[in-house]
Amino acid sequence: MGAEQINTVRRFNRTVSARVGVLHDRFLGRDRPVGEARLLWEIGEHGQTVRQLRERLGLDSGYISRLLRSLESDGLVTMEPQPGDKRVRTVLLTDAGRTERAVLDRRSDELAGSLLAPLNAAQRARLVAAMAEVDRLLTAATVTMEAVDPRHPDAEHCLRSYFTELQERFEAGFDPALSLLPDAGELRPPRGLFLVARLHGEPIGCAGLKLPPDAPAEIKRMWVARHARRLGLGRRFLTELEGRAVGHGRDLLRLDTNKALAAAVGLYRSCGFQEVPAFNDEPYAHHWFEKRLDRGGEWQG
Amino acid sequence: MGAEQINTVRRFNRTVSARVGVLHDRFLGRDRPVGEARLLWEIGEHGQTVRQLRERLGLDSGYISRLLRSLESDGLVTMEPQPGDKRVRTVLLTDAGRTERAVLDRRSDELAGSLLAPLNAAQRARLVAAMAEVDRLLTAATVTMEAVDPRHPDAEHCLRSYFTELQERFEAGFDPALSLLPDAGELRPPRGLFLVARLHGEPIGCAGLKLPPDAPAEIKRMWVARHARRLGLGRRFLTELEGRAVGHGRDLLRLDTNKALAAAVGLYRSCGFQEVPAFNDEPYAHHWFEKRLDRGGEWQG
DNA sequence: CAGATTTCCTGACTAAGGTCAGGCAAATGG
DNA sequence: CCATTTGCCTGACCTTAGTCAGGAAATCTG
Repeated sequence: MGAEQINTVRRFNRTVSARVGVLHDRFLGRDRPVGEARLLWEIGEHGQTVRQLRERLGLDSGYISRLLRSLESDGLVTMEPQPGDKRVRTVLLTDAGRTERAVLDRRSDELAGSLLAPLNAAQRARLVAAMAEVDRLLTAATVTMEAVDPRHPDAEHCLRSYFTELQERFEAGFDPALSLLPDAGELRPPRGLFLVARLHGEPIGCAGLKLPPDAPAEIKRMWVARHARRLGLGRRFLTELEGRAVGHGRDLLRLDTNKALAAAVGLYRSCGFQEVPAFNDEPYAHHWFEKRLDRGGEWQG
Repeated sequence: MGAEQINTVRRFNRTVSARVGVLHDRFLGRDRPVGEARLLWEIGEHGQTVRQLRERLGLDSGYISRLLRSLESDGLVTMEPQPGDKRVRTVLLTDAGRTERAVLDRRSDELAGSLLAPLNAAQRARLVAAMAEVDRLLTAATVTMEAVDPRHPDAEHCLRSYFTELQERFEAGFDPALSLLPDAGELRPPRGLFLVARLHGEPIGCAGLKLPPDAPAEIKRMWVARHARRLGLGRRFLTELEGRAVGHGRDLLRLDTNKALAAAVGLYRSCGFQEVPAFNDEPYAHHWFEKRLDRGGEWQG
């Protein structure tokens, strides 16, 4: 990345820390410590376990306990042991807590309004559009990708969501029993691998790579959660898998897909995959693609 | 502004506080308190007075004094009384201070890099462009406009800069003695007014309005500092002055300008000013404009 | 069932951030 | 030239944020 880009980002960081960051905290925590306000916010409508809060906010267990005690003594939250494991405690908002949270909500609106207020309509529209773009791309930059075992809870969560979505989108529904499904062993080293993408710890996408000893590498079960689309994750999965296939000495990558998944078909084409005749009997596939991998080259998604 | 806009801004605030705000502070202040790091940064190459630092950072006088004492005892800054007013003290970086500041500088680069790193080239370019836009518009939203006496130091600073620029840009230079210059009395209530635009307290633009009892209202000496252009300030000045003219019961606004100021001419046209025959003998004017003001209407810049 | 582990809580402690009242020296205004 | 104001500094004090070590209860493991 160029020095000019770095400078723009620096100017942005500076302006935004001053205009948004500081105000954000001051606004939110006007009559209570910022820590408590953030906590109150994170508890949300449906309650959270102490553990979840600790992970979200990245705070010390003792510290968070103290904050909760303070909110509790102000009558904003109640705590109750979780049925099933009485060590774990669930935090719930009381009515007063909900009211207080609504105040934070309103302040957040006010802050947003105060940023737009001095601008005219045309400037506002441009600012909002640019903010949406920054938000989208910074979010994309926060997504992590990690190889996990296909039996990992996050992996299974993604696979369930994937099958559910296929069922909804395929004209004739989707019955796993009829499909050529790789078993978990095929997507686990040494016979393959399975990637999970996460945003703030939540699984939001997956992709498997089969590395059969006697056939070309093959991409299976690529999926991205609905709310995480348009972040370039599909392209990033492909880039990542291509790199890993090359790392395993492969020079050909292939995949099959269904015509209902138009966006995916477009993605494969734009990433350099060529349509080829069917190379398997997958009943749910309408298109088969392959891409020759350049072993010495570079991959820029 | 719509609820959709507010929501986009809120999402932006949230993402950006988490990704930029927090990191910004942690990065900068890795081995010294954040307050000291920010202060060290603000002192800059050329030194600052204590007062300037206090205003920039919005901190208590006692607190800032203490921070300075701490930096001084670490050998990073020296303080010396200002010649002319020995109550005022100027803070200067020592060599050690400059070195330390360079470290902060490098960290700031690293942070910027870390935001871009996970993205591919196309995404990076889009993110940087959107950040520049957000930066520009948030900066624009931070500019304040205030009516001041034309003898106010900030007003005089703007006028000096204005004349200097005319001298550079007019083909034949600019000699104030030949021009029809309003004296300060004409740009001060009740015979007129004078606006100064400021960014972080620094004057960055001005515009005067003459309100002669026997002639139409007239705009004089509108100027925007070079580094503050493209923020929509010219348009904002015009909107503000139109509103004030209407407030004084006027229904016609006029102005003259020089052909060398092409951007200004374009601005006047796009804001609804019509070119008219010369209404004065200003030797430096090539264009004369007027705009009829709608007394009951709305002005959206 | 004994021992280890997990989950949350408590007490003790520290650093950082920040406010407030007053004080001294220099400058300013009658 | 005296009273007031300005600019900065100091001491006393407070809250918030955060860490660390250990402890009680529930749960898991062999």
